[in-house]
Amino acid sequence: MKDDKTSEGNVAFERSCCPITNGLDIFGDKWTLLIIRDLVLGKRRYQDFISSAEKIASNILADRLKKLEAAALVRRQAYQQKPARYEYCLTEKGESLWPVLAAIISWSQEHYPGTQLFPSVGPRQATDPTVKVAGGV
Amino acid sequence: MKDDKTSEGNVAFERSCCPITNGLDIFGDKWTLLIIRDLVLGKRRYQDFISSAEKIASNILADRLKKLEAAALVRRQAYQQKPARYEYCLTEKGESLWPVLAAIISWSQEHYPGTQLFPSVGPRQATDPTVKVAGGV
DNA sequence: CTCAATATATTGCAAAATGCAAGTAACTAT
DNA sequence: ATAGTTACTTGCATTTTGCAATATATTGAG
Repeated sequence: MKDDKTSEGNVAFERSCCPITNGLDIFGDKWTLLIIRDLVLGKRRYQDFISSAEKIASNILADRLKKLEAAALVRRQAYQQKPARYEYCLTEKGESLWPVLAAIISWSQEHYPGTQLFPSVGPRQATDPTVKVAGGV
Repeated sequence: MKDDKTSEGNVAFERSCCPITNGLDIFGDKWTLLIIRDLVLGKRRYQDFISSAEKIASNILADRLKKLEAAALVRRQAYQQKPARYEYCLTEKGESLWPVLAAIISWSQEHYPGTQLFPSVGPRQATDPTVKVAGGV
């Protein structure tokens, strides 16, 4: 049971069944892909995301994490009890968004020299995104 | 004069100088990339965009076309006078977004079988996007 | 024990973006 | 004269976003 609309990702093709539209219905906003970026760069926890340069508001962060979990792009898991604390990490489905990020990075760096993607927090556990991310991809 | 922030594209790195953030500041919403998609598929005119499956509202379309022109991703040009009528087409900067679209298409088709990108209006003038776009890319 | 600090959120409210319907201007066709 | 087309603009209600404050559970300091 992992075929289409009504199962896990549950998008149900809100606006049309165009793959671009479908993608945008999931991550077509100003914040979602930045959270994915942070996850790719090794961030895992609420405070990590909060402290990124773009200063996401905590209610929007909470909302997006919920939606990302619902769409099966991230998994939420406790890393301790007493007090219960959670961290977020990418599923394979989420990790497979990397080419989208890479294409955006590439486009942006070509047309806006001055932009630069920095690796941020040191990975708590190594992520391995087939592409170099530091100095200037 | 085609180097950075304050010249043509004028983004000025609104939220941060991360290339992803910068890209999202330009096309990070639910509609902009759909207009780019339509342009790639050969659509040129107001009614073409209006008649796409996703049913964009005309005020949003007008707004996005203005912003896309300001960001130098599309060019607006009259194709007749008396009555003045305009069409829109991608600049090179706009066309170079194709890899981003392609990555999204790819991701979406992998995770949501059932999505499909159709070529729409027959190209008034051939666009040539190095990648096949019909049946199932 | 009390008090401050930390992590992960939730709540309230103003501001901005979106969606929908209708209106406008300048023609063309019948 | 009337209706239709194209490219928009306007008004207004709904939704989303942004920002600040508050909430909850727990640890650690004194």
